[in-house]
Amino acid sequence: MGTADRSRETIDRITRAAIEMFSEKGFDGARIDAIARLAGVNKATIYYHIGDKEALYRLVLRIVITDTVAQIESALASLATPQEKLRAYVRIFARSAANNPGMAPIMMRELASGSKKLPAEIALIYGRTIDLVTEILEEGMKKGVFVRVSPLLIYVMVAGGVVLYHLTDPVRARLAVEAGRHYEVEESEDGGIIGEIEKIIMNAVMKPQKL
Amino acid sequence: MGTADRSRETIDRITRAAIEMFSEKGFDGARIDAIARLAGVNKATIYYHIGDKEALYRLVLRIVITDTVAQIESALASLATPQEKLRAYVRIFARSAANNPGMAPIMMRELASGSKKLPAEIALIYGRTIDLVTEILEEGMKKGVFVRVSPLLIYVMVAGGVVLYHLTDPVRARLAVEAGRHYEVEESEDGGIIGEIEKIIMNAVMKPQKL
DNA sequence: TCTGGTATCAACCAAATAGTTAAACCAAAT
DNA sequence: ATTTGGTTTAACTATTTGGTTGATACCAGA
Repeated sequence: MGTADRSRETIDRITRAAIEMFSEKGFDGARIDAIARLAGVNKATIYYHIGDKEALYRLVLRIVITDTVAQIESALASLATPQEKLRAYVRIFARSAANNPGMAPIMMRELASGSKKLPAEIALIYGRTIDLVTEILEEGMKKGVFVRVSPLLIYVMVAGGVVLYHLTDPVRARLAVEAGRHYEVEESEDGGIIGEIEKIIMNAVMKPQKL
Repeated sequence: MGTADRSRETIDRITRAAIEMFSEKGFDGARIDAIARLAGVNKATIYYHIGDKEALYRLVLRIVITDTVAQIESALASLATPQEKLRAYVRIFARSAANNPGMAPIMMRELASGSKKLPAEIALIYGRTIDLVTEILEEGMKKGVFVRVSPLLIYVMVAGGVVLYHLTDPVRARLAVEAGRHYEVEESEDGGIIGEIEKIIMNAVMKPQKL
């Protein structure tokens, strides 16, 4: 194993640990020492390979955002109709949020801080998530299958909905055990939660069918 | 002016400053000294009246959450049909997020941290925001005006959408000036952004009208 | 086996920051 | 005017924490 591979392995361990810590505690709450410990490396190794805390944080933002966008884009590539694409967008976004538990908290916190630490190039990539919805909806509106809606609002409702669903997980769990109040989605036969969100969104944008 | 009034004024100044700082920087990023300076009081005054940083933070959570819930509940009280109520819910929630700029960031960050610092009683009050949607939707479904949907999902899409809309404000502004990419809602004649969200949600839940 | 560069580490440091304390202050009641 | 209670303050402290450094381990090529 060459030294390059070893480096890559180390950097990987560091970024994984950083994603976990930043997502749980945020930039200010996360401790460099804790990240190092979790990654199983010495603190100085982080500074050697990556740089200071903010550089590490920017790296995490880059990874999380580019991954998400890449997943969505590749999933849409093969599809034809705007209906299929919109469904797929929702599905992939939701799945991606479920598989990368760090994504939602990290993005929300960064946005809540005014995106001050988000580098311009990455902001641009983030913008793609909105562009994609816009393209899909405009195509659908032009073809007359979708009603006139604001793409930005559809985006925030899909993304915000998926994210908030995951973020409220802990409170909802607490309310269930502490107060016996159960907040959960009663899973329908097909598709589970993701399918439900799909359904709601399609309902909202599809032009009503003549009966 | 009695000593009680003076206290109340001071506490008020402190909490206002705390809401601002906690919403901008989060619990770990906010500095007690900065809050004191912003409130125009000595740091020790905060400890005297309120307690340590976490007590102040809990107080802020209590204020932000109870205010929001109170506004929504009072607005719904006078309305009769589930359609009116759902519309009002969206409207008030959106308006409340617009008027209290601290609410969205503070709630999102706290949820992102697993709601660890949210006291049980306040979690319960927060749950009301979901209960209200549930009650409205169940009434509408029973009356046959709404399709079958998951109240929790409608809640996360409304709240998440409104919140994400506000949180993305800074990035969207940056993308406009830095990259010439404009992400904004083209305001329709009636109701502006809030009206648009209302429309989308009503579309999603209304049972299709026979033509 | 030696050597040179790369990677890792333990120990250290300076700055920042939450929290404390004892003194000063103020306003109302006597 | 004096006292008394609550209120505010400047100055201080203990600790945490991001970041550095010089020494050490590793490993590929000569």
